[in-house]
Amino acid sequence: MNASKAEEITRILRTEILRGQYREGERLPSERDLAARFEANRGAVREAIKKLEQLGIVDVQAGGIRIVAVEDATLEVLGHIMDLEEIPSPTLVMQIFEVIGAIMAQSAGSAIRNATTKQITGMRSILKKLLSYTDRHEEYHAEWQTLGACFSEVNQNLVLRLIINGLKTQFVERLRSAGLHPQIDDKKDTEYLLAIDAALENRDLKAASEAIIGHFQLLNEGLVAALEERQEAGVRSVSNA
Amino acid sequence: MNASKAEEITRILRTEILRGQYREGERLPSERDLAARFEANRGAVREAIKKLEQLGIVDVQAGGIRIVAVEDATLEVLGHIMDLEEIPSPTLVMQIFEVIGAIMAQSAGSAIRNATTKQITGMRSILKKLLSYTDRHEEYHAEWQTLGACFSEVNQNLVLRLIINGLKTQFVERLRSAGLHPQIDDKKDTEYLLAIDAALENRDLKAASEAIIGHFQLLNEGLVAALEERQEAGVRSVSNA
DNA sequence: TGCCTATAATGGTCAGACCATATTGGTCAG
DNA sequence: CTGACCAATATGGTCTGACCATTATAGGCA
Repeated sequence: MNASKAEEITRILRTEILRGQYREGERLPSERDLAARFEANRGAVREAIKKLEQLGIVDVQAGGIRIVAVEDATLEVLGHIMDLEEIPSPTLVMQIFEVIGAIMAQSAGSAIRNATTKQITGMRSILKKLLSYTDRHEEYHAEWQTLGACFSEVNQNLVLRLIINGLKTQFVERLRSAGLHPQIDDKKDTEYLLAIDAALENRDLKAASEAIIGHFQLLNEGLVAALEERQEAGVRSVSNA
Repeated sequence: MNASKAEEITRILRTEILRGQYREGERLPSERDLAARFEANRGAVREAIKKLEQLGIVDVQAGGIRIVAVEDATLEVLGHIMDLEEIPSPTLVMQIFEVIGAIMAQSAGSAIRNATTKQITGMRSILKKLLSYTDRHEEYHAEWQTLGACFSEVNQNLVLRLIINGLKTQFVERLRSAGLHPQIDDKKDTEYLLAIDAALENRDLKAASEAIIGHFQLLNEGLVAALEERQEAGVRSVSNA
């Protein structure tokens, strides 16, 4: 057993809830019943439920634990939703990258507004690296992370940074650990990178935003394509069995 | 005692941590010590710490509980940071509204792309109400909430919706419950509202985004002005004492 | 039929204990 | 004197069993 008992219980319950095994507003079995079911102590069950409550998918009050609608949950549930399926749903991935693009664009714009000349130079040197990495995924990805961190550091916007953190840990890491690498059109992407570089040079907020959104759209398309390819492969292997 | 003991402990510890009473990486007192200090049971302390862990401000492992840098925390800490001071920091408010504007713009754009003609009509009727409410803050605010919910419903982007939820519960509610109402330039805002309406009619994503960002910038400025005014009032009352 | 009270059920807290692991301080070899 | 190694200690994770305050609910009363 690698995980603690409470984590195990959390995992099972969240899966059941997110799969829709309970209806919204319905009551979960009592802590004592759950303890009996999982052959665990009530304390462990309480910890597990505490986690679910913090995820925003249950509402615990004296008298019973009730299921909450997913739309009223926390950003953190998304990671758990992704864990439900081996392959993330393309729809979800699209939604995620739409948001990441918008947030990064905002982050970049805000950074450009506040950056010193030196900082601009620093960002542009990262872009230079990115332009030379287009065929090496690992380095390319790592350098984008650096660029994002650079934006956050310059714009000093804690809110943006926290949202990006959340999205990163919830999705980006998961997608990569699932071995999903987008196939992107290097030529088009190079254009976007050059546009970002030029926007940085001219401190053109709007142009930077647009180019970044473009880049992430490209990434999005590449990722969804990779996903669908894998889905088909999965279906094929199933029908062969 | 209105809150549970665990919540009380959470409140105290998070205040201490967020105020920087412990250094990053430093160890928190052990669960047993904390239980002794708060005259509570270790179980209650554990629940409190569980919450802090979920907030992302501590990292609990066998051997000790360590403090984590704020920048690596969750979006949820922001609400707690706001609770630290009676009056939210203008800087933070500015950052928040920058993000809210960007997210809402994205949400609107995504909604416009997917909306049926009927849904567009629905949104425009909300805008019509907004235009007639410019002098009644409560209704105006409520109607904006409706519009936001409408966007979320149409674009079906769960990620966007969850982020908006988070921002709303973390800030918007707090600002309102603190009695902070922005003084906005009705004339300028009317222009933005009309622009949004026109953008909806023509399904012009870019125009809609820009107008929404404009509206929230206006809101932002008005709110910051109200904040600074209150800050000065606070200083005055202190110096009078 | 509808309200209201008494009972049962549930979450919140508590005390004390054991286990596996991380930390820590001391010891010993180099 | 330094560094590696090892044992004692501290810490988090879990468990048992209990009591309290609040909520749900069923049964009785008007």
